[in-house]
Amino acid sequence: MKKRTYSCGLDAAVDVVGGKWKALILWELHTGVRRFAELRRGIDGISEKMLIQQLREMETYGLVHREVHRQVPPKVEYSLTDFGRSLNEALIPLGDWGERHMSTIEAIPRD
Amino acid sequence: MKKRTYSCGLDAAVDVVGGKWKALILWELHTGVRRFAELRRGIDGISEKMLIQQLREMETYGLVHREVHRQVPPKVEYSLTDFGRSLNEALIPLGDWGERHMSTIEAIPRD
DNA sequence: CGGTATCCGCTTTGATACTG
DNA sequence: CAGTATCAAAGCGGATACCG
Repeated sequence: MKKRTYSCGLDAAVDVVGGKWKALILWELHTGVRRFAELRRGIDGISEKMLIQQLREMETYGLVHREVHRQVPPKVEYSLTDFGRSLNEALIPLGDWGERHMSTIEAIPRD
Repeated sequence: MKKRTYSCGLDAAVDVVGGKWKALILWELHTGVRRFAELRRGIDGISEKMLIQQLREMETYGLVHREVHRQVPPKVEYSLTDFGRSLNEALIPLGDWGERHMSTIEAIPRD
């Protein structure tokens, strides 16, 4: 989310879902409501800092809903909004593409 | 293209198409063959350095074909491979999503 | 025309420690 | 459990200058 104007829809979408983690978080939430710790365990390699940072951004974008249950121990649940679900659906073909070509992609030499 | 293993297809796809420019370049190439200068003019705000850098990466990924015509003045044409075209197709729903929600996205407060 | 090379700042990400 | 704070490292991307 860096720009204020976009040259096309794909430009806008990449800006929203861009970065290392957002698409993964979106995907992890597609099955339903998830607690903070569940998300952390579900997304390999993400730190607490990055997870909360990305979730907060996605909350301001209106993609994610954050529900705090005031109790001890604390319980915070994250879920997709309708907007988030619509984005997730738009990502399905891309996910399928990645699935189909994953072995090819992994075989590409890096540097 | 930073990882060597992926947790899911979406993870892999985002790694390939991630960054500020690749999706845009892909999209610009969807109409057919393009010369270097055409691409530069077609993608608003990109520098020569970033364009060539991204094109080279996409070439090593096998998404883009680079054809050099040895003549004066030089002429280099870029086009999508079948692999690149398949990725582009997978990006269409995302582009449509962005198109539909562009005004909403632009209205999201930054910072 | 179609690049390369170098430098540099800003943002993103990671590591570690701490808290209500 | 669900964060916050701080610092440091890495990487992305821009500006400028130059070349075959």
